[in-house]
Amino acid sequence: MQQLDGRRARGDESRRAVLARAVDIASVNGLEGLTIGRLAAEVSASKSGVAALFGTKEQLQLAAVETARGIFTASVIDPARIQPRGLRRVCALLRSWIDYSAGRVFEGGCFFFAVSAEFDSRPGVVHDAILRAVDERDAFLVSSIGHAVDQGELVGITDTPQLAFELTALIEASNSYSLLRRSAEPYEFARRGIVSRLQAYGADTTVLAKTGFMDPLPG
Amino acid sequence: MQQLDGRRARGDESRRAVLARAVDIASVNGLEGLTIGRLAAEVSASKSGVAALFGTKEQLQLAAVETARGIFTASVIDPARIQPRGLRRVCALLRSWIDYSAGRVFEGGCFFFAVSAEFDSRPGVVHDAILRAVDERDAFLVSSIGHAVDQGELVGITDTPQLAFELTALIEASNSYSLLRRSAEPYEFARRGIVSRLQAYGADTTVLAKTGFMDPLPG
DNA sequence: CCTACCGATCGGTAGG
DNA sequence: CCTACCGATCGGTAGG
Repeated sequence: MQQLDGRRARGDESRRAVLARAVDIASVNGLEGLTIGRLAAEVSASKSGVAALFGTKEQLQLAAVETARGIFTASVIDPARIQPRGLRRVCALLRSWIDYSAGRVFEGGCFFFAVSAEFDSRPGVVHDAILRAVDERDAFLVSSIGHAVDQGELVGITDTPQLAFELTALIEASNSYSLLRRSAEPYEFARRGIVSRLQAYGADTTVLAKTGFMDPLPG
Repeated sequence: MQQLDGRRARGDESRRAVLARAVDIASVNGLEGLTIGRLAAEVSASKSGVAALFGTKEQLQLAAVETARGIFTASVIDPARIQPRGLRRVCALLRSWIDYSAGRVFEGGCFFFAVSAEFDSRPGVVHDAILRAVDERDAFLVSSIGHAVDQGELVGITDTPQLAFELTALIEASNSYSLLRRSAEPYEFARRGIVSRLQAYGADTTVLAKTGFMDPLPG
């Protein structure tokens, strides 16, 4: 029993180590550019060893998406969830999202930006898994804004999904431009755009300032 | 001489036909997913025939970027350029840009969105060529906004690149979401966001209406 | 422009 | 988990 547990624990640990490298490779080279042979070499394992851990390349891709989802949740969603519902949570979410992109939690910037662009016009289970993860993220932003509206911290909003779309667009564009131009300046554009949008709906400047949105970002 | 011209014309025509297919494949599968063998099969040529036309895969990728740049210019920039400088040109540009994405001028949506995401964190001449094309596009938007400001058609703008960034972000996000969700609704989000931004700077509603920005997009 | 070929790498499997 | 192997495809070239 202890032997079995030991073996299972070793197997899980192998998977974890392989997937930790896999999501970084995929964020740079895409989920198609993530090859079993290269992945194996980088974690000093045999190709068939890695292949056996996942079965098929598609299952490796799905496991990578799931791993990335967990990392995104831990880096972006969880820091927002510990804030009280309302404007503070919205600001915390947007701030941790920018920091996650700017801090290169994944080597190639936001994992979901990279693989969404890669699979956006292809059918299949990998596309579907990416879409589910993105939908979950977007739903959290929409509901967070909804709480702020309910509490009267944002006024005059007639279309919450519209605002969520605009805020998401600013962050994704800053991720893309920062990577392409190797510059941190685009995050400053995103920050200013976010402040404009939120102030247009009467957001309390004190709350924005507390989340660091009123001052230029470092770097 | 007529024979030589005939041969040269045939060679140019071959290149054109191959590149026309290449940019569509790349918009869906990326410039790495664009393989010489598949491309040859799709245009009913031999692999070595296609290879000989370009020399190396990297040169094929560069030729594809250049071809896509020409198609983008013809589809998006030229229709704006025939409008007089000022707000009308800005609106025409944003409108033809959305139509180009929504109309799937490239099979996989905006070519430059797809390949920017693919090469954003990789070094090399292909990255550099993509960046130059994107920079040229962005510079045209910035200067178009600048004319509208100079003519007093947009007032209170303190940071033109900031506005250009926000408008670009809206269009690129609508391209991405439309492809990923197989829906035209994201373009409606982009349209509303653009109208909000321009109206905040006092844009004449009549001009916005003439460009079709005041009514929901068809489809 | 073609056929025919090169070595390398792809995803995947047999057998242990 | 490994070695050893499969057929297919990759980018590229020789020779015509």
